[in-house]
Amino acid sequence: MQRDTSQRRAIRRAIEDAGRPLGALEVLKASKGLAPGLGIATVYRNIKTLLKAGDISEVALPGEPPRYEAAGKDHHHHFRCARCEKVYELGGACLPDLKNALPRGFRVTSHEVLVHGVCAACSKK
Amino acid sequence: MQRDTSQRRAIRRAIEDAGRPLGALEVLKASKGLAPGLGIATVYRNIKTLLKAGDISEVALPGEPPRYEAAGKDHHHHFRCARCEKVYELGGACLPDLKNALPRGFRVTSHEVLVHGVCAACSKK
DNA sequence: CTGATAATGATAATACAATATCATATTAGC
DNA sequence: GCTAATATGATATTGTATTATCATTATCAG
Repeated sequence: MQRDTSQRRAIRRAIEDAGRPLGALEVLKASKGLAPGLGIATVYRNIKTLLKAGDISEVALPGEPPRYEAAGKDHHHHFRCARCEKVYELGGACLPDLKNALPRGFRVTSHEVLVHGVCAACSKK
Repeated sequence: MQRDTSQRRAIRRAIEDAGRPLGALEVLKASKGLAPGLGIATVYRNIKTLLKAGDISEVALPGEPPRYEAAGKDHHHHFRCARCEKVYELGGACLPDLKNALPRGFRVTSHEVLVHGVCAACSKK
């Protein structure tokens, strides 16, 4: 049976409160407050557990390890800051006429958009 | 000085003629016709060379190694078939009003779209 | 044609994220 | 509180893509 450990609580909490997708190391760092001494193996283990439980979902990124965000959000896309390398959540604005761009016979199941740029915090510096 | 070898010609040719982005192993396979005995190390070396020369460009994909396509194409996006795992090039159709979706202070430099689905060839089977 | 040297192929080495191992600690049903 | 079983932390191991090594081959300027 699944146990309720302080580490697991801290990890779930960190991801849910982040407001943006976190990588494994970011999760580790963000969870250290609530769970001092937390190890990276536990982070990976619990990410897997939380994924299976449907509590969080994976954000796959080109060329780098996946990040994780709270599950159940509305359809949205992501923004990656080239400076700090943080990934932010973008609301709304989606693709218009995908069908027109598709070759005949191709079926679409999903899509993802990644916007590159510099975030507000990094722009100031 | 840069030499003109049959291997390099074969590799450039394979990428330019593919019509879709190829991964390193796909490049190897596609180049074997023109350059029998070609080794994977040479493929990687020449991909690097061709990238620096601006002859090809990299297509980064979430969770898998990059593919490479001929450089200088118009802005476009990509489609990945879940069955055969090939990546295809999509023309036209782009994002509408990105600005509205952006938080204040964020600057955009580029974006990429990846469409997931099943290609025509795999749909038939 | 020939020599200097860039390029190649086979394979060892590297880099890195993620997983497995294992001794110890923690949880929760009784 | 006690005990069986899950969870943890430290670290070794794995898996995979890419790069380095090095002896040999091929290119091309003169």
